[in-house]
Amino acid sequence: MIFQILDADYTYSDKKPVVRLYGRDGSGNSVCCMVHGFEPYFYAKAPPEMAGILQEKFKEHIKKIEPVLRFEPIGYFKNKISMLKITLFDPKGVPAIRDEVRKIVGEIYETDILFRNRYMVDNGLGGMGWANVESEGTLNDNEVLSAVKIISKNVVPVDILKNASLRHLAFDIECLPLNGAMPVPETSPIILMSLAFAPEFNGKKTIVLVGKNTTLEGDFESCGSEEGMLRRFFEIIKDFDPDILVGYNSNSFDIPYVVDRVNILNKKGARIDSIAGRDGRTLYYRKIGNVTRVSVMGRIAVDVLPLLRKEFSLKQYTLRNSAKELLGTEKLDIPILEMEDYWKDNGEKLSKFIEYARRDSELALLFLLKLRLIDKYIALARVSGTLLQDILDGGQTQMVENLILREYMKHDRVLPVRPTGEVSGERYDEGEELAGAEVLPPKKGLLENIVILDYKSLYPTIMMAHNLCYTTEVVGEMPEDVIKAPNGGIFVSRNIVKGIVPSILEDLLDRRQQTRAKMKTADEDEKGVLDATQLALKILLNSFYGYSGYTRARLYSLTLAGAVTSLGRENILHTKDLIENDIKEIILKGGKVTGKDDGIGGKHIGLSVVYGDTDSVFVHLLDKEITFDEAQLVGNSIANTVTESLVKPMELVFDSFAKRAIFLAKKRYALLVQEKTAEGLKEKIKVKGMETVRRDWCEITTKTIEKVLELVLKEAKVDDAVLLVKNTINAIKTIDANSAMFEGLILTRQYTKKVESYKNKQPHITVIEKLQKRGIISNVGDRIPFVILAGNAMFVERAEDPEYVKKKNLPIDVDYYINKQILPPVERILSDFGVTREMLRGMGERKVHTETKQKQLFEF
DNA sequence: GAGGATACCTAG
DNA sequence: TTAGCTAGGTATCCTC
Repeated sequence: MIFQILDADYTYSDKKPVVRLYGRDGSGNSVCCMVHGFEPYFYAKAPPEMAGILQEKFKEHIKKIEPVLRFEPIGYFKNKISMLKITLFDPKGVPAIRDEVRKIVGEIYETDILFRNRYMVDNGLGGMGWANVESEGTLNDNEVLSAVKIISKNVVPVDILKNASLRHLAFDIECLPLNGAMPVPETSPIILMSLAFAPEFNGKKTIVLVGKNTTLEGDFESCGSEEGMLRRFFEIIKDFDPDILVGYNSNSFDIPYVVDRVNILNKKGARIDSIAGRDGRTLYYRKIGNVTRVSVMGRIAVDVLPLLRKEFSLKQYTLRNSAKELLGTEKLDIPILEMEDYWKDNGEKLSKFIEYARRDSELALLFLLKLRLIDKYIALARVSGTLLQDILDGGQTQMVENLILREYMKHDRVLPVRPTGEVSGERYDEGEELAGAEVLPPKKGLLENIVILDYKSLYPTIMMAHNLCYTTEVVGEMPEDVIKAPNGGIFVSRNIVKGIVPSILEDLLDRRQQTRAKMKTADEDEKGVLDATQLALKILLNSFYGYSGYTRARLYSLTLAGAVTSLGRENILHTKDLIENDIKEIILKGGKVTGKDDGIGGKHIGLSVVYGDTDSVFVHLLDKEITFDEAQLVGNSIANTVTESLVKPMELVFDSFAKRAIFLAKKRYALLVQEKTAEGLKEKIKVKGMETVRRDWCEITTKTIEKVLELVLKEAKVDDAVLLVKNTINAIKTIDANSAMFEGLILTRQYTKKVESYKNKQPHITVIEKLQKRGIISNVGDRIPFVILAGNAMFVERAEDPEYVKKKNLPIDVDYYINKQILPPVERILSDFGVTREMLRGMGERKVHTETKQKQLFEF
């Protein structure tokens, strides 16, 4: 039988551990496969003669000890050293004895790799990977909810591109707020539960459960009571058997709320069997710090909200705003204060309430399916071998470590344990800091004809080119053939030994190229999977550098991370030098790049690097008339020449051509990019770092700056831009809370940490405090909208919730918007054209005429 | 009024 | 016991 692995855990049979793999097969059955015979183990740095002592001391836990030879985790070593591979009876034995073993032997390894992960890594299996099982019988375990239950000793990975069709259940709860206060499980019951299915469940796309009896008729299920509704909810989970449980903010709110309510009701004598996991366990959550973590064994709990936060840059992530921005859908709404009214009703109001609830679960499902939110994560799981839930909950660390562990094993290297809080603290305090990338100072102002070149996957290719790895880092005596990085790091060359990380990167890079090649001939279905796969490969390629400089990584190496960045800095400076002082100019003749200047004409194009950030160079072509084709020729020519001077696989490529560009500062610029499309040459504006792409400026600012940039870059109409700004300022002067333009004044900022931890007052924090007094709670991570009110108080004190301002018709500080939101950003752009603040305010004429200024700018 | 500290968000 | 990395600009408040 072949199935795709969704999740894994372990249980016991005859006191022996049994790994359970949960998944779905090609014909749509949910599968649980019990694997017997795998045993937990870890390593200890100790000579063979220690084996007897340890065996004797921990005989209840240790099954056997084998003397083995292994490499230590970090450093280039000629020889392996003596270690002990300690095999235990029970996975729980590892945490039970590891601290004491460490005290005896000094160093232990791989003691904190979860048993299910250890099993998968050792057997070449991984999250969302396909597995082939030879069934040795079926299991009669009523606890396990999977449709097919089999027993096996031998599970092998199978390479299948497509994914099994998964079953999705989206849900959302509505709680009854008491007197308009935020609902808490202690007092506020759940009154409605809405569910949406893909594929359909018994012919239904949605079901709304109502936690009371009602005379109302319609498309919903009356459950008599909250208890009855919750029972029905868990019954549906069991019957529909979803692989993916989706919600909006569900892992932080809905699921914990349901768990808490079930506990409260059961304490009062209710009998709600809240089984949700395929292992037969009840729904539960854990609180780690201020983050709740939900796991539903055998299924994937997907909270759409954090995924949207990662994927899309929005000003607000309320369900209402996300649905509007990303799906173009309106959310239905009922004012919190009227909810009780709607709920008590048995007519039209209740009916509305039900439809409002229904929409919320539908939206959660729509986000997941329409935006294909988890495709990327599924691909990441497959490529890295990590369980899908771990990737959704965690970050890059697990994926990188998973890949490294698999390769370390093959090379007889052991992995350290994850550092404790203290160790990672020490790593910070050692004084040395990781220096990052080089940013070349931009030539400020307006420029024409700029070719943008960038390095493909710079950091990974640096690691490959220079054999930078934990396993090549020189820690002892100096070998003959080494690479010295500018940060002082020394690594053995690949002639001596090829690093494990560079090998992994090469493999990822190869697979990415192959995947992209396959996309060209694939059908639409396959294309989607392949595209997600190539994206996942790119993400993983770029994760290794960050991981190496992460103080909490098992394999933290400031030397390695610093070698990467120092070589990166050296490289971009070298690239600039090469272009300006070596290549100097490109000669075009007959639509081609001419190698040598033969003295008989041709178009000589001088080159000047005007900006660069980390892995890019912006080359100003010193000629007024440049076509796109010429720019491309020049760009490719420079890229080729530079690439030839580099160690493979480092590669500089032509990225784009900007007809005009305006540079304000490092990381702040706008380009008028020319692109070739099927319909011919297209122009579009690309903005980086400026107010139009920042979420902490109001819409009036972003819109104004967008228009100013458009006028300046596309048409060089500086006077029109000035006029536009003047008009905007005049319009702002008359705005009040009831104006149509009011929405344009709303600023948002993220509430990033607990209120107490702020050393300085912040406008959005004062709003949070004001809202709290009105019974509205904000959560860390929320983006808080606010406007600035008129008055004599300090700026931060005058921030206020826009809804409240509208309701109370409070006066707006129009001067703030003119002087702080419009004038400074506009001035930064237009000052270079001789525009002053006074002119923008309407007090004075610009001295330098547009054309004159243009001429000056474009003289060489 | 300059300059530092804090906070936020973005580039890469 | 959550969490890839650094560089850099801008606004505001605080200290001198």
